Amino acid sequence: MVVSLAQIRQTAGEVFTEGCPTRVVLDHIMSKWGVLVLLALTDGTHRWGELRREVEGISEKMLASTLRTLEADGLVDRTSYPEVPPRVEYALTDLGRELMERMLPLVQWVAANAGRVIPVS
Amino acid sequence: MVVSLAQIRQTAGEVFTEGCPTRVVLDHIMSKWGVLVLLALTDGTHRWGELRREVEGISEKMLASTLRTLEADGLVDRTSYPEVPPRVEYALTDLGRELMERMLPLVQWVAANAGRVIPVS
DNA sequence: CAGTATCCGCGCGGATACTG
DNA sequence: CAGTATCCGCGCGGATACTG
Repeated sequence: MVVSLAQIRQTAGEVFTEGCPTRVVLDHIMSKWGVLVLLALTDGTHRWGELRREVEGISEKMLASTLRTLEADGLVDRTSYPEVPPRVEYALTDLGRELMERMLPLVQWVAANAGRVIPVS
Repeated sequence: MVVSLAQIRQTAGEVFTEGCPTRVVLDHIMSKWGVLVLLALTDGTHRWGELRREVEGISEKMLASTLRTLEADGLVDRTSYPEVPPRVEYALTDLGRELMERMLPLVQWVAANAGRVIPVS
């Protein structure tokens, strides 16, 4: 038996209304840097400098702002240790891990099919 | 047995390298309007005007440009009928449907948890 | 109806310098 | 080390008018 996409979509709720919370959160996590930062944190805790290096091309400003947004959304945890020099670690929250369980299959599929989607010129 | 997110992430490939095809496609489908247009097409074929109305807040320019990008990516099919007045229909391709099978669980989860993620102020 | 053409503002996001 | 502050360009994306 085949379940149609339309049936599944029913349960997605009203994403098309402007300003609805779902749209706001989608904008955060589906943003260019949002995805990459979340992805980087998927294999565990990372320090600021590690994220800066791992997420290639991100600027300090964007890393800071992305992390603050994801933290406010409750998806990322920030832990700062009172040491000199300072050490700050970022990790997914439980909510963040739930999210990534759904996001990873999507990213995997894209990674596997990117060559098919955009023909190699 | 619990499979760690890190293990799953392995198979996602190198998403962190700048300019890699995966990043490009992710940027298309994870963009604000990309997601919403793909979502609108998930319950079947739609005409231009229907999409304009269903995806609330999208401008003509952005709808046109989003549709052209997704069409070039091979995710959306454009069929124009030689009638007066003209009729043009948009639908997901097989590739697009494969993608949405992975995207819908993510969107559903966000829709279900948006209230939790951003506390109602 | 299904777009294109043109104009234009603003804010995203980069670069650089600086700090607790 | 982990950021913040400041400046600034450009292109995303909206608004409006027009067309096959």
